[in-house]
Amino acid sequence: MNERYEPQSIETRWQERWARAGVFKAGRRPQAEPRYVLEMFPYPSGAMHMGHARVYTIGDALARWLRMRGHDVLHPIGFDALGLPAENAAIKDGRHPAERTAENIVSFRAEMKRLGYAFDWDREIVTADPSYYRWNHWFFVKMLEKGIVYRRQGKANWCTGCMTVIANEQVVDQACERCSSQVVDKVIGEWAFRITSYAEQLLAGLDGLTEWPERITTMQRNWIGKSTGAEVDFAVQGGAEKIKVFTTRVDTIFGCTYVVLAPEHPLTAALTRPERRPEVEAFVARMKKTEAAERTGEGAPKEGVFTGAHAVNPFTGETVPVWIANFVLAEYGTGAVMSVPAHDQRDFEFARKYALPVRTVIQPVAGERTPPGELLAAATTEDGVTDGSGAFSALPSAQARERMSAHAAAGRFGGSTVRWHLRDWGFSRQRYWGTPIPIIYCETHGAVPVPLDQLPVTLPPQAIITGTGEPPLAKVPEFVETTCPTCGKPARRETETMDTFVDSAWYYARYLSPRDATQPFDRELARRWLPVDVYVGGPEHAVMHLLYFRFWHRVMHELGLTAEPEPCRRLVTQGIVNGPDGRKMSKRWNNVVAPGYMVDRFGADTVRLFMLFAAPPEKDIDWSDEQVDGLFRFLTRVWRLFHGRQACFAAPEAAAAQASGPFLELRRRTHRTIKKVTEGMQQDLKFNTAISALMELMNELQGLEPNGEAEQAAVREALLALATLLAPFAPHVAEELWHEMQGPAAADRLLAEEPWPAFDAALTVADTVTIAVQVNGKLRGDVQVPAAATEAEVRAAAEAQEKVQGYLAGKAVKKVVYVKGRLINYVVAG
RNA sequence: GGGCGGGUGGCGGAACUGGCAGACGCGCGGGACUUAGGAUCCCGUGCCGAAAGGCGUGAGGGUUCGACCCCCUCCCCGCCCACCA
Repeated sequence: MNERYEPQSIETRWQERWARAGVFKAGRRPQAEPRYVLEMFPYPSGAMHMGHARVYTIGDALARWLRMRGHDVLHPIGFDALGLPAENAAIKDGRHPAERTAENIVSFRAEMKRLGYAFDWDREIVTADPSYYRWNHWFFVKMLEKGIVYRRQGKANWCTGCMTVIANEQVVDQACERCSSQVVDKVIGEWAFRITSYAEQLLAGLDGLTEWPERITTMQRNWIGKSTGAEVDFAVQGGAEKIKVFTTRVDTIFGCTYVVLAPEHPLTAALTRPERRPEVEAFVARMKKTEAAERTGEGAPKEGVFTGAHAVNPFTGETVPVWIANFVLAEYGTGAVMSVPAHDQRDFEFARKYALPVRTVIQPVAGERTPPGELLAAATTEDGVTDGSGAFSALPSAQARERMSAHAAAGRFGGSTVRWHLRDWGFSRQRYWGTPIPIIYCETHGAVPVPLDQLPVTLPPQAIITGTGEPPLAKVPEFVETTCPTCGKPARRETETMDTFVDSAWYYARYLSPRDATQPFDRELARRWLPVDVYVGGPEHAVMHLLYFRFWHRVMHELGLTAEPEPCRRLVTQGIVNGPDGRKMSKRWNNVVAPGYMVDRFGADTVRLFMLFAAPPEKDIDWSDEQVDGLFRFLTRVWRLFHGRQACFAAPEAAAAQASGPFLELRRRTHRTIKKVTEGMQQDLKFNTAISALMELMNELQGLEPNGEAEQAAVREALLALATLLAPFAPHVAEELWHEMQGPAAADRLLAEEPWPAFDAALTVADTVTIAVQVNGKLRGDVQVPAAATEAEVRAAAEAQEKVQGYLAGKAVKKVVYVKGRLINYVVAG
């Protein structure tokens, strides 16, 4: 055994051994309970960074642990290779994305192997491979048949940087989520998934996801954005048109003093009276020119113009003016609102600005009455009791809403309705590096899906990538020109490609049978492995990938491919790895630390331990060279410890039972450590405290010099536990030390698949306990008593202490609280 | 504005179900070994205090024999959403 810990000299060796033995292949234990551990697959547009090292280390520790617990573990990896970022990066350095991506994948694979990740590499998938994306085609065709895919014409989000349409989920503050360029509206045709038909299911399904972080389910809930309210038609005075408004507060309708349309509302032009036309047109034109963020941002001042038209409130028969204003969004609700300035803050501000009447119609359930509109300083937006609302007066808001909705429905001028924030997922991309959309346009037959037996539609290698906005595939005649599958006449292929999020929506299922040429994945295997047991990834995917992923799984479930409607049981969202300065690692701050460089310096085990020890998985961490030094030092100490105790390796196991004194304490520590690490992993992935328990065990071992068989056996037991418990976290050094201990007898075994140790419950409880002694809740001493001591014995021992006596002397003891094994508290007078 | 997290030593973080706050690591101080130490080992390390002791989990209040933990009021930080009618 080498005296010095040199990770470089052992890590590669064990990686090769594991690979040769195939220990990480899934399906090797058909009798065992299966576990599917998945980390979000990487997007190889650049090199592997610390964030990747963190996710995969977390997943890997878990997968390795589950394997040792006896499970049949599926822990696959692949590459999310298609998509805009890869294409943009390739354009930037003038290379073909296929070439660049392939290079990046080679480097990722090497780095991952160097970190010792227990992946089943036989199952690796690359989404850019036609054998993968042909199943995107397959799903597209199936979904087209079912009406889940459709072509629509309309305003779409156009990213001015990526020169393509992007999905709603990819727009952040009017900018592109990827490249931060401005996003503008563009009228264009696009393909979309009818995810909105699944809104109700996707929302309801969240209730069952009890092992997802609440913040993620909340974000999804908000994004789906169910809002229950009412629609009410306001007839335009002197015209045939009706203005349909959406409100969640129909109980306030008697307080409606005007109606507002969005500038883009289709009725705007028709309603405007001739004398108001110039002003209205100027306003609308100005709004169209103003950037959306500026126009509708919360800070933007409310602005509007009167159309000259009036509409009739069907509840009151009253006539109210119709305005156009910047704060009403065309795409939400009906693009028109009934304004109730007394009970909506936006309406209130607008009414004050343009001197419109304010009428109070809701009174608080208890307390002071709300003053009349003229005297209000702000809107009162809480529910209350209706007032001045005709036949609907004196009703609690909720009840008023019900009755008023029913009234509107009965009179056929409205009724209750549900609105969603979620929109359909537009997935057309006017770019090259994506899955071609398998559609052929025929003059006679229109848009014809490519028949299943003619799939895949392969991405032509020679596309000219310009990023100019016109689909690059349109410039490849050999690709575009084809014949209609229905009539055989000349026809043209669709030149748009699919959003990358299509690839990642179902990849986890492809891992089940990655080379299957007849179906997207094997249903029988799906029954065994799905849903995913634990999914690890970044919280930034809360409303993009994770929503599409759930949507797609439901579609697969409907297609009869999966048994369960949800794709994954437990979600773990890991925090960011910041630079040593606490700022996000970035070239800009010059604080990037490359995982490969750290593996070179300290070995994979140290890097892995850092990732797990720094903080619980969900917290952000700062890279710290000092902490890394500390963890390397820990492994060095472990190494030396084993080296110095080689004499114990052969001690007979049974002799440990004879150990006494500090060596019995050591045995207790050993079993408590097994218990702590096991339970920590089971409950909450408490890697950080698990590792700290191993450090404690090591510290205790370091102070002991065993003599004789019994003591040596106790040490042997502790060393064996230490090596075994370390295996999920620092697998290489654990494997090496374990083999050193086991000797040639275990030469053909591997710790990676040895059983996880069990603890002896009898040894996890101490025979002596320290009881804290309190007087009036303040700590005044402690006593050592046998664990089995009775309350009377503990009292006697406590009261025998001089110091305690000092606090009790001359005082009347009113009460004694005794908590077994923990403390005794004397409550005294004065 | 809404939602969700969070606030504990110099730092990262521990703390069972309301029961000895600060495990473990880093850093720091002291010592040993050494030609040397940025290697290694040992000891110490919440704050104030010479000590006795007192004070301490963002602030203030409450419940309790006992509160980082439960309740109320407030402050601050992070993330997500946001003129959503």
